[in-house]
Order: sequence, then C-alpha cells, then structure tokens
Amino acid sequence: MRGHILESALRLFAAGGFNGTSLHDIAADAGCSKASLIYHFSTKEAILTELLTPAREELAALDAHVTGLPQDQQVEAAVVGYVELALRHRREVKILFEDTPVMVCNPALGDIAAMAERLVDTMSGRSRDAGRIVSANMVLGAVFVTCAGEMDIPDDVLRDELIAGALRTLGRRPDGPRH
Amino acid sequence: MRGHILESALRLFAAGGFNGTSLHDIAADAGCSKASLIYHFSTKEAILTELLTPAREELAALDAHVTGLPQDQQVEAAVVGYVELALRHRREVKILFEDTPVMVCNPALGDIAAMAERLVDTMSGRSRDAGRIVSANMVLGAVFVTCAGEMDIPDDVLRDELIAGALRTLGRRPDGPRH
DNA sequence: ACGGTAACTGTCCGATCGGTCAGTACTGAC
DNA sequence: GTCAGTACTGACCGATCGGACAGTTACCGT
Repeated sequence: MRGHILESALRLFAAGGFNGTSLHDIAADAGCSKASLIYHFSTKEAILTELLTPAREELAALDAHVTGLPQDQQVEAAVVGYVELALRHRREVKILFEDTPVMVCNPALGDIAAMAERLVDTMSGRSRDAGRIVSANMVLGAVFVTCAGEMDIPDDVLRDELIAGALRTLGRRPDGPRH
Repeated sequence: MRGHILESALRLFAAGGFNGTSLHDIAADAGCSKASLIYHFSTKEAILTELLTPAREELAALDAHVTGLPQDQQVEAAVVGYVELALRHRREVKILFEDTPVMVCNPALGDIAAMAERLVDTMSGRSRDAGRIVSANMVLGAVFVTCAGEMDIPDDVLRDELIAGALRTLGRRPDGPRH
C-alpha cells in the first residue's frame, strides 16, 4: 500500500503540482482512504519529502563525488552526473522545479536548492565570468525541461544528446548535432 | 487599483505559484478587499489570463513573424525573439512554466503550449533528428530557467549571453564563452 | 483461544478556499 | 438637488482543504 501511495503521489504531483493535488486525489488514485495516507505518512508534506528523498540523496552523492575530482574533470562529471540523475528521476525533478516555493520551506528538502547552486557553480568552472555563469544556469534548465517534458526518444539516446548539448552550451565542444 | 492588483498578482503568482496564492494574499498585497478583486476581474483565473495576455500576444506575433521569414533566418530569429520576449516578461514566463497544468486548462491561454511547441520546432530546423529536437527543447528550458532565476547580471549582457549560449546549444557557433 | 499490534477506514473538525451580495461612498451630468 | 453609475467593501456562503480520532478488521506469537 505504502508503495502504491508513493507511486500515485509521484504521478499526481508531477502532473498537477503539489498545491494542485489534494489528499483526496491521491487516495482515490491509490485506491485507499484519505485517512490511510495520514496513517502511513503523517502529513501531506511528509509524502513529498519521502518522495524526493532518494533523488535528494543521489544529488548529495553527486555533489560529494564531483567535489573530490581533479579540477579538469569536474565540469564533465557534473554534466554527466546531472543528466543521468535527471533522467533517472524525471518526475521528481519536475516536481522539484515546479514546486520550488513549497520545497524551500521544507526543512528536509531545503538544501536541494543549495546543492543545485553548487552544481551550477561547478559547471561554470567556478568562474565569475557572466558568460560562464549564464551558460551553467542554462544547462540546469535545459536538462530539467527536456527530461520533464515527455518525448518519444529512447532514454539512452536522450542521455547522449543531453550531455552533448550541455557541453556545447558550456562551449566544451565545437561540433553541433549531425544532420 | 486595477493596475496595483495585476502587479501584486504577478509578483505573488511568480513567487508562490497560482494554486499557492489565494485571493486573500493578493488583496492584502494590493491593499484592497478580496471583493474588489472579483469586482475588477470576475474570477481568479481571469486575473491570471489578463496577466499573461500581453506575453501571449507577443509570442503569437513572434510566431507569425518567424514563420514569414526565409528558411535560413528562422532559427536565429526564433532564438533572438524568444530570448528577448522571456527577458521582457521574466515573471510571466516563470508562471507560464510553473503552472502549466493550470494554463493548459484555460481556454484563453491553452494555445500558448502549441505556440511554444512550434517555436521549438522552428529552432530544431524542423528536423526529425533526435539531436536537433533535444537541442531545441534544451534551449526552451535553458532560457526560461535563466530568466526566471534572479541573477545580478545586467539585462543586455544576459540577452547576449543567452543568445550566444542558445546558438551554441543548437550547434550554430563553434566558440564557447571567453575566459 | 486470546491478547497485541499493524493496517486501514468512516466520520468529523476547524480553517481556508473562491465567490456572492447587499449596501455605501463618491462623482459628474443634468 | 438628485440621480445614475462607478469603485469598493464587510459579511456571508457552500465547498473543499489538511488533518484528528475512535473504531474495526486481520493476522500472529504464545
């Protein structure tokens, strides 16, 4: 049951947003009572927290891994790691971006924004140059939107194209998409 | 008053989302009663609609303008037009992306998604190649996120860097950001 | 056979939601 | 002076929200 609830909540939050989805909606979708949701998770917020925790932990792991790398490998590792993470957690990332106001007020999730910022800083090569900073922010949004929107492209192709596109955005590769 | 209400609603919707902002919140921020909101605009949805209409119309104009251009100028025109539009309507674009579920159900706003899709199609060079399609989608998200997030970079610099970054993403320029 | 506990539900609750409505204050036209 | 109309409000409404709580059922070790 617990798993069913999380699956329903994930789908509904991704489709209608956190504030746009009621406990009644989730209960109906999961095939249980509203009271059952509160039995398994004590709050609506707690459902969101538990839903996003795996992605949050993977982001933390990525953050730690990238930081420990030699300088000249950090950018590429950050890009690849972020793309794969976003692809592995498409709907979670969508919720993360679309419900930022809800998220930043959540004590268990509030550090995600800071970690994302650090990821962007890494992708910019820790530069103060406006061009680098803008490019890195662009990658953040580019990967998110592309993963969140549903396209009929196989995941492995999407992965490679996202990485290539992101590195192009950052000015790391001279070659464009073939045609 | 009417203008004050729209300004308050714009700020609050952008900060907390449509579903996360109540009529009471808007009334308090605008310094009037909740009933006054309904007097000027008949529904909460109508406030959103009126708020997004200018941006919607500019998008429609951009769509028409780009379509009328010779093939070889369309991609660059689409990129430049989109960047300038997003920069001119930062908060509106943020609402547009964060409240897609609300938007697509709104009859007066429902066509925005279709126009955005056409814009992406144009930026992809109307290609069926996965790389092109992914790149174009990336540009859509890249510009949005960068405009929506607040950075202390002057608008004109941001404009140039966004255009350059987007064209790089699309593989239209071999040079990266200077360093 | 039975006590304990985990899983689950129906029902109720106060708060808040978007929206209605009767009424008031002000203003310019005649 | 008065009257129509515009701008606005306080009080109120039903619906829905997240959540509390007292059960009921089913299973399990003893």
